[in-house]
Amino acid sequence: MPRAGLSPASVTEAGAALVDEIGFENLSMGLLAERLGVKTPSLYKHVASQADLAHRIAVLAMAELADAIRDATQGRSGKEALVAGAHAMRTYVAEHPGRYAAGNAAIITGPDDPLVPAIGRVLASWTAMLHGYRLDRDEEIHALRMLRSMLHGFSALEAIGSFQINTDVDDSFTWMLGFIDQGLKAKWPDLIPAH
Amino acid sequence: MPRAGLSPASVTEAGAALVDEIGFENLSMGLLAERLGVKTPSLYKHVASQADLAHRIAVLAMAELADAIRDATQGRSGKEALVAGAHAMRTYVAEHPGRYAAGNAAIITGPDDPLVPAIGRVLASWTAMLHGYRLDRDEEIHALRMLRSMLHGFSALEAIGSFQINTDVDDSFTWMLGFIDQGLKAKWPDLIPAH
DNA sequence: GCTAAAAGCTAATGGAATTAGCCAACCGAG
DNA sequence: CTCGGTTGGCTAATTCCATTAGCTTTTAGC
Repeated sequence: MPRAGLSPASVTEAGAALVDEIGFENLSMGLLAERLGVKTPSLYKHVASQADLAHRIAVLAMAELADAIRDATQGRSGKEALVAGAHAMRTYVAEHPGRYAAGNAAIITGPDDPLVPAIGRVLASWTAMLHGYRLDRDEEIHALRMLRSMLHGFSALEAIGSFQINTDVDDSFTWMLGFIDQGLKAKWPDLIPAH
Repeated sequence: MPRAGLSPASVTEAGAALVDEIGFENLSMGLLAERLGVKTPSLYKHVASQADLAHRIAVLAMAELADAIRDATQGRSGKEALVAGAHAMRTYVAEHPGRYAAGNAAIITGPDDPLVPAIGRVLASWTAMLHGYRLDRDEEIHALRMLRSMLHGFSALEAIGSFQINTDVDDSFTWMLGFIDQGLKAKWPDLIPAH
């Protein structure tokens, strides 16, 4: 039999595409092997285990997400950057729910886990964006955590269909970003009225 | 052999306790059976399947969470209610991560799924709390979604250990709630300056 | 062309969910 | 108090994966 031309990277990519279709929790080696036109045990020549595969998908996802956010916020600042970055993230999660789920399920295995720099790049993009609001050091950390919580939470709830009411979800997202922008602007030291 | 005195409710409760210890994704029928001093197949006399068990745990979790939030916000209003409710939720998730994960993984099976009223009670508590801010109808829905996103996201990120930096996470939580309170107050119609 | 590593395959193992079918324990009616 | 049906527990069997072992073929470099 001719070879299939697989590699750790191509298996990971196929796995990522698969989980986006069937959901991360339904990932199975058999299904992926079938997709690749290969028998299940052959996958073990490229990834160590299903857990390893899931971890590789997670790294891929975080790296892609970091790129998407960086590209979106590139050359923008203030509310424009916030909206563009947030939109990029929401779109990414909507289009790649399985990968994103893999990213969240992943556990950092050690200090040299490639997941660390990938997540670091995501955080760096948000931090750079927040710099435009000129918060002080602690507030910037709080704001970063708030932003991450909100975006992750929104995407997660949206992904599992938790927003039922008939008010448009896009409107809510836009409203939320406006709310954040206004609140952060109000913290500009220069603008705090001395009373 | 004397009987173990199990029931759907007691099996569910034991399952909930188990997932809080070992994590929802590690739930197995064998482990639960062992905990209950019974052989695996016996569990099927009380729950239909592992999926059924997970769903029951989800319902339990949402009901408990609804109670916790209701109790915390009872008799309070404004920022006090917001802080108390949010704190109750964060505490609940921290103490019962497995149950909460079950609640999020659950899928609503139909219009008479008991999960529906349970989630409804959670939302009702938040909505009641938000009424204190006197938003208009659409804004209240946006604010509700924002609040849910933020609290869910914060709890989820905290649960998987995503907040690394050495700034205190409690401080961030408190800061975030203050941020929300201030922003919502700023939307009081009475206070909007006519320009 | 020759050889060693890499990549597939088949067959076997082991664990977990689930089902079938058996038997003992409980509960209520007489 | 005992009889009979129902309930709840058990063992054994099935199935579905993930994973491993060991064999074979392709392929890259010489």
